[in-house]
Formats: sequence, C-alpha cells, structure tokens
Amino acid sequence: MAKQIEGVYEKVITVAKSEFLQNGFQRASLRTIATKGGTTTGSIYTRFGDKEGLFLAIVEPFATKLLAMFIEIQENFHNFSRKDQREQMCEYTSHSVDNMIDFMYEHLGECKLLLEGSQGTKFENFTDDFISIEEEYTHKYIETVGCEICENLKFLKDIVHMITTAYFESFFEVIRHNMEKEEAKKYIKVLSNYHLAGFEAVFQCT
Amino acid sequence: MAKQIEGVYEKVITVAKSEFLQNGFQRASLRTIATKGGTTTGSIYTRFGDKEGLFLAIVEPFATKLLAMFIEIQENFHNFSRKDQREQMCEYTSHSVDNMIDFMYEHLGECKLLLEGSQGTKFENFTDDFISIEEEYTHKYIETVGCEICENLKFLKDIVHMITTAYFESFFEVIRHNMEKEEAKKYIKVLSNYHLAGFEAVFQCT
Amino acid sequence: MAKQIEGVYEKVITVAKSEFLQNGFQRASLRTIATKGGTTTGSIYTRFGDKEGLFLAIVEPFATKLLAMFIEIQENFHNFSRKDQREQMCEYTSHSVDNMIDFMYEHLGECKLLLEGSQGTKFENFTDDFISIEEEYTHKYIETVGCEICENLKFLKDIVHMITTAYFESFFEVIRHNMEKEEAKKYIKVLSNYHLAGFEAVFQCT
Amino acid sequence: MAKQIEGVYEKVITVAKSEFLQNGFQRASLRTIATKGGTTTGSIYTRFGDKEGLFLAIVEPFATKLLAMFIEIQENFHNFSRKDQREQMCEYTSHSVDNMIDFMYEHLGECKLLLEGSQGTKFENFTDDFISIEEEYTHKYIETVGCEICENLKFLKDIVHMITTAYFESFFEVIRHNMEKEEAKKYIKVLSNYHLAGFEAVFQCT
DNA sequence: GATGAATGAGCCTTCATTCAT
DNA sequence: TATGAATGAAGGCTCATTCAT
Repeated sequence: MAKQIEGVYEKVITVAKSEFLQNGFQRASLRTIATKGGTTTGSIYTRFGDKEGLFLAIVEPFATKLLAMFIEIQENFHNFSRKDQREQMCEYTSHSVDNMIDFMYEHLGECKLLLEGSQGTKFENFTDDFISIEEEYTHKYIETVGCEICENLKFLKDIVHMITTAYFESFFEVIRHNMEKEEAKKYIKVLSNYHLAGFEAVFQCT
Repeated sequence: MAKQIEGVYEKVITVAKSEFLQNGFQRASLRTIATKGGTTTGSIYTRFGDKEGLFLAIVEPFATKLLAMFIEIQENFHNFSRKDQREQMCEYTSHSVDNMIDFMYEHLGECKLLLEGSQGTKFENFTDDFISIEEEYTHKYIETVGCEICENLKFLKDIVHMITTAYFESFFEVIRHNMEKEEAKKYIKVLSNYHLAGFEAVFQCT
Repeated sequence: MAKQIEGVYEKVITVAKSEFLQNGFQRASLRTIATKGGTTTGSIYTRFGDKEGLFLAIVEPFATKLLAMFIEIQENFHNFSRKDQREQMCEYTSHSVDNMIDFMYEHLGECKLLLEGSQGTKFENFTDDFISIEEEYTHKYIETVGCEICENLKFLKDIVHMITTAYFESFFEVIRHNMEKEEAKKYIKVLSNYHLAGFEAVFQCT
Repeated sequence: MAKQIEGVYEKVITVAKSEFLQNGFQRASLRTIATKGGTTTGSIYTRFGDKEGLFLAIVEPFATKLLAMFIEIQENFHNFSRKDQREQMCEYTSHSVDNMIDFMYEHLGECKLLLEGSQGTKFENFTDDFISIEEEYTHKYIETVGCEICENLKFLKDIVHMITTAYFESFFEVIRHNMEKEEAKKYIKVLSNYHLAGFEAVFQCT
C-alpha cells in the first residue's frame, strides 16, 4: 500500500508541477491539481500543509541545492589565493558554472517554476537571493583587490548591485528564453566575458 | 457637479494606483478600489470598461510616451553618421537617457506598476518590448560596424538578446530598487560603461 | 430637428426590435439598444418610460390591431344567421383569416416578438388571450347549435379550451416555424379542416 | 451526518424546484435558493456543478423517463400488424397514455418545469423533441397506410408538423392549465378523438 | 427633451481551507 | 490517513433605472 501511496504522491507532484508551470502559483487551482492527480484536496492538505507547501515540496529541494552549489563556487573561489584567483578563475569558474547549468537543466521544470511561477510564495524573490550572495562575495573580492570607488560605500554597493543584477537576470534568461542546454553554456561563457570586461571597466582593477 | 465628478475620478485613479502597486494587477480587488475611492464598481465600469481599462488609464499614457522617447533616442542615434556615432554617442545618449530617467521618476508610480504590477495586462511584457527594440537597433548598428561573429546568425541574435537583457533588467532595477533619481542617473552612466565595455569585449569591434 | 428626432426614434425602434428578437425581452439589454440606436438610455426612458414601454411601443399597435381583426371576424360570424353560418362559414372565414395572415406577415417581426420574445411583459400570454376569445365565441356558437355534452359545463369548457389551444398553437406555429406566407395560408386551410373535423367528431353536432 | 447531508440535499432540491417554478430557470437566483435551502452557493456548486446542473438534477431523470415511455409507446404501436393497429390502437394507446399521464402527475413539478421553466437550459425545446418523435412515427405510419398528399413531400411534412404541434401543445396544456389528473385523462381521450378525426379528414385515409 | 455617469443590487462562479466521517 | 462536501468570502461584471446637468 505504501508504494501505491508513493505513486499517488508522485502523480500529484507531477501534475502540480505542470499546473504551476502553466498558471503560476497564484492562478493554479488546488482542486484541479487534486482531481488531475487522482487525489483530493484534503489529502494534499494532510501531506503538504497548504498550497504553498505543495509548491515548496516541488521547488525547495532544487532551490536549496542550487543555492548551495552557488555558494560553494563562491566560497571556493574566495578561498583561492590572489594568484590562483587570477590564474584559475576562468577555468575553475567555467567548470563549476557548467555543473550548475547541468543541474538547472536536469530540473528544468523546477527551475522555471522558481524563476517564473513563484509569485506569492517565499521564493518569489529567488533571483534576488542569488544576486545578494554574488554581491556579498563581490564585495569580499573588491576588498581583497582594492578599488578606487571604494571610498563612497553606498555608491559602490549600488553599482555592484546593478552590475550583479545585470549579470544574473541575463544568466537566468537562458532558462526563461527556453534555450538549449549546450547553447546556454556557450551563451553564458560569452556573458561572463561581457560581465568581466564590464566589471573591469567600471572598477578599473587590473 | 463636474468638479465633484472630476474629484471622484481622480480619487479613484489615486486609490487604484496604490492598490495596484501594493498587490499587483491580478490580486487587486475592484471592490476595494471602489470602496476606498468612494464609488461603486458599477461606476468604475462605466468609466473604464473593466479592470484592465482602469489599469490602462493609469499606465498607458506613460508607457506610450516612454516607449516613444526610447524609440526616438534609438532612431536619432541610428541616423548619425558613423563618425558622429563615435564622437557624440556618449554625450548624446547620456543626455537623452537622462531625460528618460527624469520622465520615469516624474511618473514613478506608473513606472513601477508597469515594471512590477502589470502581470495579467497587455503590458505584462513591457520590459521585453523595450529589449526587443534595443535588439533591433543593436543589430542595425552591428550591420553598420561589421563583426566577426555575424557568420552564425542564431548565435549572434541570442548573444545580443542576452546582453540586452542584462542591460535593461539592470537599467530598470533603479526603479524596482527604489533608488533616488540623481543616484539612478549616476548608476546608469556607470552601467553604460559596463555595457559598452562588455559589448566591445564580446564583439571585438573597435 | 423634429425629423432628426423622428429618425432617431425610428432607429431605436428598429434596433430594439432586432435585439428583442435575438435575445427575448428579458435578456435584451437597454444599453446595447441605446448604443446601437445612437441614443442614450436616458433618452429611451423619457420617450418610452421603461424597458417594457419600449417593447410595447414596438409590439402593442400590432397586437391591438391583430386582436381587433380577430374579434371582428368572430363577431361577424357570430352575427350570421344559423343558415348563413353553415353556408358561408368556410368561404367567409377563409377569406378573413387570409387577411389576418397577410397582416401578420406584413409585421412579421412584431408577430414573432409577441409569440416568442414577450416573456416578462404584459404580452407574455398573448396566445392565451387569443385562445380565450376563440373560446368565448365557440361557447356562443355551441349555445346556438346545442350539443350533448353541454350538461357538464366544466367538462365542456375544458374540452373547448383544449381544442382551441390545439388549433391556435398550431396556427401560430407557421410564424414560429418560419414558413413562407403563401404556404402558411395553405397549411392553415388544412389545419381548419383538421380542426373542423375534430370539432365535429367531439361535439357530434351536424 | 450522512442523514443531515441528505436532508440538506433534499431541502435544496425542494427549494430550487419551487424557485425555478416561480421564476423560470433564468430569473431564478442561485443565492436565493442557497439561502432558503440553508446552504451556500459554494455548496450547490460542489454538488451540482452549476446552475443548470441543479436544474437538471431536478428535471433530467423525469424527462428521460418520460421520453422513454413515449418512445416505447410509439415503437410498440409501430410494430403492431396493420390489422392490430386498427383494432387495438384505441385501447392500447389509451392505456399507455394513461400511464404516461400518471407519471407526469406523479412528477407534476418537474413536468411543469420542463414545459414552462426550462428556457436557458438544454431542455428549452423539450416539447419540440416530443413533437419530432411523434412526427417521425407518423411518417412511418403514413408510409404504411399510403396517402394522397404524399406526392408533395414538403407539404406533407409541414402538415404533419402542424397537426402534431396542435396535438401536443394541447396535450401538455393539461399540465400548464393545472387540470386535475383524472380530468386530464378524460380530456386527453377526447383530444385523441379530435386528433384522429382531424387526421383522417386531412389525409382521407380510412 | 437629451444626456450619460452614478447607483446599488444583483448575477454566476471560483477559491483555499476546514473537518466530520 | 484519506475523503470530499461544506464553508464563506471574494471575484469580476451587468443591469434597469435615476437624476443633475
């Protein structure tokens, strides 16, 4: 019987994913999900607590893992020596980011949900969370490297925020724009160059 | 009586703006707007046709004007000689964009509505429209200047799309992030440098 | 100016007729009629009093005239001597009814409105009014002729009601069923024979 | 609790029947029904799907059964030998029709709803359906018996349509006119004679 | 007399959530 | 634990009618 229930559970998840993708979190109807999934709303409530609980069951593991991967990349890079940062940055980063992209495309539905269908849930600002982390590590990096604008902290912070926003909105655009995985990787490599060049131009750090 | 009616009309617009800003188009309730505005839903329907009509009454004039300003900037720049494009680009663009930013901050509410609260209306892809226009003119520019990647058209288009996305998502972030107008102008100038440097790095056109 | 207004008046009538025909009295919308007719609801109210007033303006003259024609036929026939009733009935009635049918087809729209679209107005039982009159004269006729069933008055009345209903529902079916005028006349002649034969069979009066 | 729920269910049906009878399907208000029935509109929607669903829950079983009874009568009669049709027609038909009338009076409310209050539902042409079936079998009968008018098919069809209309509109008039059951049976017997005599007069088939 | 915005009650329908079974 | 009917509030929208201009 446990297996059957597992089956129902999975069916509900599948159906819910597709409903949330189609309509977004808010417009999606729990009842529709229950019906299509072969269960009842009551059952979904006992299992998942509420509508957002169901959404999170789908999206949270992915989101957590993705964030963890991202933080690990940042952390590792941060712990490189300055010399290594220079020399291995491209290669290391490139490789790690490819891993992340692989992971995103392995969970494409969850990823789109997170980026496009999460309004009304605690993940509605997921991209911002990503951006915040990048900002944090960018500031650490700048501290290490030193930079001329640093005198005006607010200015610096805002600039970093804007540039990081530029980078990540575009980064996630490969998902939103339904690009193929291998192409996405190429585009993001180009995007990295764009970002790097832009970054250096702005901060004049060589 | 005309004045009173004017008054009601304006009150409704004001209230609606604030409701839409707070909840977005979809979650906002016509009934709430009517009540807070001292009218009835019926009255809103006679005036504005329907819920989206009310939203558009607030947002459309601004959106139309903003798009027109943007297109004019692009068109003017496009009609410069290559030489002028080089020499005057920064100055001209900078000035025109400042005008646009002024206009956006003069209509801050409408602008935020357009960028953050328009899901469910015909403006839900407003940023994308902006991006499309920029892409179009970028392609015209690249045709003029020539570039090495042009051989692979799909690749070129996607790259331009990504970079443009980067630029504009970040551009509008000054609004979304509630930055002050004068600061916003500074940030966007920096962002322009970022974008320019990135663009040149990617397209290696000097 | 009077003429212009006449024009508007007529336009409204025309439009209203078509709206009422399409949707019936209840579902038709005054506002739609006003708009399509190039006026305003207010104007319709000053002219016609209310929604039903507009309906009646279209339908009442026709209804009154039709009823009058019908009553005249009945009254004339009633005033024939018994001998004449026998001899001239067919010819006279046939001719008069043809006149009535002509009149109905000359005002086909009004007639359909009366028969099919008048629910919610004082004419919603128009056919019943017709039937009542016929019943009245049938009873007068039976009194003259004498008949065996007359002993049980209630029974007689109900039978007459049913037979009359049969006749007139079928009579008006030529309109409802969109038959051509000349065909309608033929059908109604046949229907008269049907009715006559049935009547005689029921009342065994020779 | 099941009993209570049964109770609510039945209460709603009862109330709805009376509301629909009073106002017809279209004018009847779900809210009123819900309130008078001691429930909520939401509950009605879970049970019946929508307004028409509620109406059909009341009326459809009856309509289906009635139509079935009618078709069975027609079919049986159709399968009689010509000789039997003559000899047993009156008796057989009379008996079967009495059964049908019994059934109609057992479900008087549903029957009135069907005949008078179903505009806006899929049963709005119920009488026409009845008439169509009778027409069909009448044509079969005429084919068997042969008739002089048959040469002109359109004419024949229209005449049959009219006569059948006459018969059934009058037939159902016993319900609409609130006659008592036993009287209704008598009237309908008379009506049968009327129809038979009329039919023979028209088709001159002896 | 014409106007048409305002009224305000009403419509059907949908929803996430609860809870007795 | 699963069920699914009940809840009750809320949704957008339409309407005939009124009335100040």
